[in-house]
Amino acid sequence: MAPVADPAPKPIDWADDGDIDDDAIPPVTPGLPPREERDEGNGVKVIVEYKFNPEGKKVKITRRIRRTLVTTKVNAAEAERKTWAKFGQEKGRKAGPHSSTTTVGENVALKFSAGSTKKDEPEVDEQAALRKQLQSKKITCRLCKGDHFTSKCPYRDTLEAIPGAADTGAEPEVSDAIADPTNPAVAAGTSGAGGKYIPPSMRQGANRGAGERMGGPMNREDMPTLRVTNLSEDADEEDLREIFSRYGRVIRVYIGRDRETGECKGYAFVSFESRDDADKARQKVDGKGYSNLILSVNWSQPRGERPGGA
DNA sequence: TTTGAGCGG
Repeated sequence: MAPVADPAPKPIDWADDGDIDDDAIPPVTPGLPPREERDEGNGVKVIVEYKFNPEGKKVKITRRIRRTLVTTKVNAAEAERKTWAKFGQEKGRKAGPHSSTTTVGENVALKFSAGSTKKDEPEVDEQAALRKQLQSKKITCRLCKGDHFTSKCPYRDTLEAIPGAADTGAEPEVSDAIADPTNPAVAAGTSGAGGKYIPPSMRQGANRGAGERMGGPMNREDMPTLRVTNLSEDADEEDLREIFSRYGRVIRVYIGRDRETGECKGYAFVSFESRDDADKARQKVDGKGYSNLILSVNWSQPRGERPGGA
């Protein structure tokens, strides 16, 4: 018996593979003629397949696939534009962009490839370099010059209240500047070197102690806040406020929600005016049922003091 | 199960 010689290896065509894999059409079914393909010319390909329909009858499926590119017309117009004579600053130059007048944008395209090819590597490198350039943009705190955002500055409370601290950084001798009436910063008065308005209570020399005691600017981290967990997904602020305001004045109710669906993620924060009230509420509401669930109430640890808290 | 959004630069 002479072994049957392999047919000449066909060039791999991923499109053909895809057809077989994607569709629910079996490649070759016993009792059915094999699939046929032929070119009709004009970019039209005809695929004839046979299969059994649900009733068990043999059916012939003929598909005509036109390979005409949608972009053909666009490209024609583009090609035509490329023949135009240049004008303006580009006048007289040969075809194609010139670096002195034109920035060539990146052509973003999705590519399919089985593996990495040498051809792709330079592009990847370019992008990586660009990203690196962006990342190396330095972040400097306007207050203390540390490498964090101003809002994250650990000395914010202190430095923000000092006019000029932000832009001048560490000025060596403040007393010299004050003694010199010709110094523009001094001549500008108490509104700060940058010309930015500073409320009188915040100006240098103002007695800030009283303001602070009078319940001046109090930020979220200072408020006695409870974390409520085990909430049902349809919990809302209204209900929580109602539950908690029995024990004292509730300043804020925040419900953690899914950004897309808006559904409660199961926890909330309730801030009270007074720590005592908050503590009372914490003890009373903890373990209380709400919407078929048993609430759990604890002190919230402010975001900034939590590891990983943004 | 369970610790908030967003803004810069």
